[in-house]
Amino acid sequence: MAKPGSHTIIQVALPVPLRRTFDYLPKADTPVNLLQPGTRVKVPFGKRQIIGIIHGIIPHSNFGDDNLKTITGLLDEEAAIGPELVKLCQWAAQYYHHPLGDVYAHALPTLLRSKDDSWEEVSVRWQLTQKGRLIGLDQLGRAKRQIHALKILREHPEGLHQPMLKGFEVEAPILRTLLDKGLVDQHQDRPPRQHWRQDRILAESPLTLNEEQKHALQPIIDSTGFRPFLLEGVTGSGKTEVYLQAITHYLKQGKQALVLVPEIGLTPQTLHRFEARFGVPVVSFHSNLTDRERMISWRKARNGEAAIVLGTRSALFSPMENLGIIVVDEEHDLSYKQQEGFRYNARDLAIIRANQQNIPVVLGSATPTLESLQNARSGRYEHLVLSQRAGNARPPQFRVLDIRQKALTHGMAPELLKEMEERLKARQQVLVFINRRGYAPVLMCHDCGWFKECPHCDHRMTCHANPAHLHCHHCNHQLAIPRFCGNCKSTDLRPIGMGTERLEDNLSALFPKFPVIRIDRDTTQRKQAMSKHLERINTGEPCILVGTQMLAKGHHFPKVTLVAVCDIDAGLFAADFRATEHTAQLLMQVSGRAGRGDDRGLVFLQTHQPGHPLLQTLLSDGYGEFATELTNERRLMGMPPFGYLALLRAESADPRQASQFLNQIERWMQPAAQSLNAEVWGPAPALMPKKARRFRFQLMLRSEQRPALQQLLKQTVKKIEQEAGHRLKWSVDVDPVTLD
DNA sequence: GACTCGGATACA
DNA sequence: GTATCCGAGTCG
Repeated sequence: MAKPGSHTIIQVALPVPLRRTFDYLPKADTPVNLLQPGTRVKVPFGKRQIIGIIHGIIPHSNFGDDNLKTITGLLDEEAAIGPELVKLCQWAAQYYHHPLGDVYAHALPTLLRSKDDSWEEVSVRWQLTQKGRLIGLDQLGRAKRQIHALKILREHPEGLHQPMLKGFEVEAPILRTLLDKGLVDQHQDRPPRQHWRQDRILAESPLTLNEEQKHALQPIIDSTGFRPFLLEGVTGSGKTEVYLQAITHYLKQGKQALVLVPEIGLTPQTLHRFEARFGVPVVSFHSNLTDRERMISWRKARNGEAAIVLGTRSALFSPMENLGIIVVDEEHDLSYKQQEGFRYNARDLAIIRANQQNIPVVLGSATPTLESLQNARSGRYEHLVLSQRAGNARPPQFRVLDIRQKALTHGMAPELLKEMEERLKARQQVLVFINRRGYAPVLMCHDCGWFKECPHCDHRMTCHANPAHLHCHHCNHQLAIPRFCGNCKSTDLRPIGMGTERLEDNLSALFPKFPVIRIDRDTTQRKQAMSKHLERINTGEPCILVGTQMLAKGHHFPKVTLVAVCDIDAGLFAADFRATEHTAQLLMQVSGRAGRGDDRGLVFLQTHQPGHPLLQTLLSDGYGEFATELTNERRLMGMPPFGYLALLRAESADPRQASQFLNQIERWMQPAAQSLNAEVWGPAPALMPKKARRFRFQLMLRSEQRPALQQLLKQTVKKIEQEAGHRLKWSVDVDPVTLD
């Protein structure tokens, strides 16, 4: 084996918030061929020992070869992060201006980040030593079990694995004893990698595709090499069936598939649908897995035991031995963007990964983002459209309810209540959507207008009834319900406005004969709670579903024929420039819950803005036309997809610190920004200026050219790291999806 | 991010 | 004189 020469220096990326690598010397006995990028190493770092990733091998260190420490040890025989993922991580670290070591950490299951264990499966094989082969059995005296073990092993000169030995009733402690006596020794074997079997890919027959679906499928399975697709299909048009058949095609070539779904989209039903269709192993990454289970799934993906990996955002970093296709379902979903730390967008990185690995990638949605639509329009993505609902389902009918000056009962117009009653009596189900958890958004003093604000955030406390308390939805701070007004000491405190809890109560009172099922974060926290609710709903009994956007995503309620959206107005006027887009997407999704069965669905929208032009367009001409109009607005504003954004955020306990810091950065950036044809706006307080006791400010960077923005960010981040570094908490958000 | 170091302050 | 808190700097 080759020995490292004196010119071998290892660059190591460490999981610390520092955008640079650290140089180390290899141990003298380390075979050079094991020093591959992506390999885990344990290194001394200050007084600690931490696990890092080999970034590269160089002949000399700028730090001075004599100043280097020696690594403590190599942890992998084969790089834990393979070459494809190394490349992807490097790209992502650069693009998102995030420390490489931390990016690598996202590509590893927790166990491999913190433990020295090998990621490879090892099974221990016990074999007789020379001494064990020659020793007379009588020399073991009365140790019957040891004699037994020795006899067994003599019948198997090539050794036996631990589970086999157990079958022969040789237990681990006996082997230990024999080991201590030097009669046996153990070998670490790597079980042969079991690639999934190609002879039984399908466990059930595929559905018959309609013409549109066939047209969508064909280019996906015809593609050789990198090709991005936008599959735009209205709710119920059978996108999933297209994914399934496209995946089947690549599985038949012996390749694997990676499927990303939104956070709440990874329900047991989704997984079951895949498992029911395919006879080959599907592994999934969801939040309920233990570290050990995660590690096992990761390994199966990595060595090709799994044919399909199904998971949320972080599954994008799954190692796949032979990846053939990536699918990103509901590509518009915000959960693909990580909102703290390493702020990557898994949908965008899916495109990058597909490009690097030269494979097709399918982004699917009923309501694609303006970015993806623009990419489709410009020809960067191939646009595939499914415009018809499969089967005989018809699109829902919309009815805008002008609630200006109208007497409402519990926030609902009489027409709506009447319609609800009729549907329930006809043994149908009704879904009421309200995007506010809790009992009421505010508890207000009727005498003076006072209400309790969160002591840590710039936000009112939400009133909850069961259990009764005030709750800050931004920092999770909780307080008892106050008995008096904090201002005038009046005891007349009243809940104002409507939340899911209150609506549940009110509807139960109005429709005592029908059960009301509330679905929000508070009622689904406990494990299995969601599936219990779903089971109940799927019995088909007439009932009222009340819930937040959790209800809107992914679930199929065949008996729901009426959807009511209590208040769409808030979403039309939010400060975030993407709010209208998100509201429309949500609205389309909620309405998609109506009438997926045989009965045509009806969607009621209550609003004070019946004439809102975008709402009009959305309802009369559909999402596509709506998106076109919104895109034109964005073009005029130079906002995405026509301009590129980045946010530089800073927060501190002392409000001056963060704003001064950003002020300084802004002054420093201005000249560079001008020469790069980029703009810097701010600093301005964040949309929520105080959150969890910290004051938050942000700078917005904009440019019409991505490279200019990247260049500016690169210089800025370098400058900050050199000078202002750790005085406060700051972060870069490239392509932010929300401005808060 | 985890840790140490050094200076400033608090305390008996 | 010693304990302790905080900000700054370092990590190869």
